[in-house]
Amino acid sequence: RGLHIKNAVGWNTAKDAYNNFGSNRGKSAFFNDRGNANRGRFEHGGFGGGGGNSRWVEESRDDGDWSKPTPRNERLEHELFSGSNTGINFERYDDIPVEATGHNCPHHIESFQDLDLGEIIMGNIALSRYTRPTPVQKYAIPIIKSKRDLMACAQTGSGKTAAFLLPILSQIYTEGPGEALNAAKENGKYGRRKQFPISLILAPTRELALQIYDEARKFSYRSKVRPCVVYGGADIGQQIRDLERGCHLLVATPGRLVDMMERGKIGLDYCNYLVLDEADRMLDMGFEPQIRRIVEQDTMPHKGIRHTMMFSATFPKEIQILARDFLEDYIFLAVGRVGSTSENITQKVVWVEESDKRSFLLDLLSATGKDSLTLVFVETKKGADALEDFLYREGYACTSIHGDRSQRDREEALSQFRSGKCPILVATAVAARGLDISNVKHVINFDLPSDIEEYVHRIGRTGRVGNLGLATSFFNDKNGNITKDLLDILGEAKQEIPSWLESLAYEHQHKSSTRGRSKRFAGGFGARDYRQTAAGGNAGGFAGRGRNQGGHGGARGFGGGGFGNFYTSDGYGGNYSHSQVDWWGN
DNA sequence: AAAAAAC
Repeated sequence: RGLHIKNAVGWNTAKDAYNNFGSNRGKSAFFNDRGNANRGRFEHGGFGGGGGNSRWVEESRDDGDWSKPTPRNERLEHELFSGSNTGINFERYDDIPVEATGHNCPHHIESFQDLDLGEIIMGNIALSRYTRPTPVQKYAIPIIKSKRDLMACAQTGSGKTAAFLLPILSQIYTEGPGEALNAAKENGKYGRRKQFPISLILAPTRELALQIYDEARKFSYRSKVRPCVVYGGADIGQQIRDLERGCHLLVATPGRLVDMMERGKIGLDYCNYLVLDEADRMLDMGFEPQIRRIVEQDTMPHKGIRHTMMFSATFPKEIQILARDFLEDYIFLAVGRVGSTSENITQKVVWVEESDKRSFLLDLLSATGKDSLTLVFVETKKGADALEDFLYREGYACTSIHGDRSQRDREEALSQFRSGKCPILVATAVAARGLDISNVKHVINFDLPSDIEEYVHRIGRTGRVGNLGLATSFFNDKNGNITKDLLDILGEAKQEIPSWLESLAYEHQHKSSTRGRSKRFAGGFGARDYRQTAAGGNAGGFAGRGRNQGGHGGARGFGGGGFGNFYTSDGYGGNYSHSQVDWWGN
């Protein structure tokens, strides 16, 4: 075996790798084959995953330059890069307005070559078939490369995962593991070692964490960086064993990460890069304590020392204020959409009484082509089960996803929906954010959500890959609280507004002191830097900063057609779901 | 009141 190890240092032959990597991750295989999925990384080919093996892996990473690519592995390369994700072709979208605000904002790039991202990253960009950076990447990459903190307001599907993974990994490759590696080595020789990831990415749902992890595997190909993912509902023993093989970049949902920290499996002492994806959700009432537990009440480097990045399609002012606790002198980035005439999501709101919803839904579904995907959102888990059951009895191939289903069932449902085997997915909020499902033609809000951010994220599941999207919402007198915000959204997106909705909004405004918004979101969810408003700036201690001190890029496209009423007194920005853009080029 | 997120 020793001989095998020595030989293996020269990396496995394609044949070895093939033999040792039997199970690809298709469908819901990930849950079952968690270990195999990671063993697929060629470093681990041929090893069962005991402590001794992971020592070998660790030591092999130890020496040498982290900036130099490790040898190719064709089997793995094929697995990582041949997927349906065909890269981003952005050539038609130079006119998307982006605004960067904050002190001394680094200049944006126009091409991946404009910055020294290093050999490994450039290779993986090529393998991913990315030709040019998307707008959020043009701005975020140099900001992150120059170690500035960042709050970025950009639609999912705009290439934001790569916008943080590329520069973070690039820097890890350039700078090497530093102290993190020594800490891991001192920790004990016989397995069960605490891992000290250099970068941590937190996401609000398990499926989203998985999706980010998949991207991380691509961009860490041929490097010494080993990405891992941990989330609830799956076997913790397998996740621990996977961590013990080495973990330099960790993607996690908060609860399972806290568990791992308390079990002594993860130490954040050397975690220099922190990303909160869907940051406004991560900082809302349900998640905030766990985020503070992870970021503030443990061993993570303080803000200003570590580097913190937040991404979301919505950023309510209240959340921006809260976010200051984690950020140091950050840049705020607002990424807009192509000119106001090219909305590719048609938003419809129809009045449907509760008792008529099912038959109305059947009408909609019968008018839908068989090969297009329809995502039906409901408010409750019970409602999701009941509706799935109903549709099933009506003869529709449908499935459902919600938090009371087993993790295995959740991943299976998502996979059947993605593949078109079940072209109708009934879902709760768990599927509203971040999931990249191509070819969703129709989003139906069977039940409207109670806050507008949720609405924005939900309808953003359609209109991707240049397809036209349709979003239909059932509205009745239970939805009074969202009336005003919905009206604003429809207006900004130049959508048809039913006259009854308009008069309802007017009535509601005079009935309700908070205009239907919860206190927490009283400031608007806007796509703008709250520091730029007089009130926000003063309240937040950022008084006296002029607008757009970053100095560049800001004025471009703003106040013009591109952002519509981006700077209305409400602070509602041009970054709603209709800002969903044909990022792929046709 | 309900969703999500650890066991």
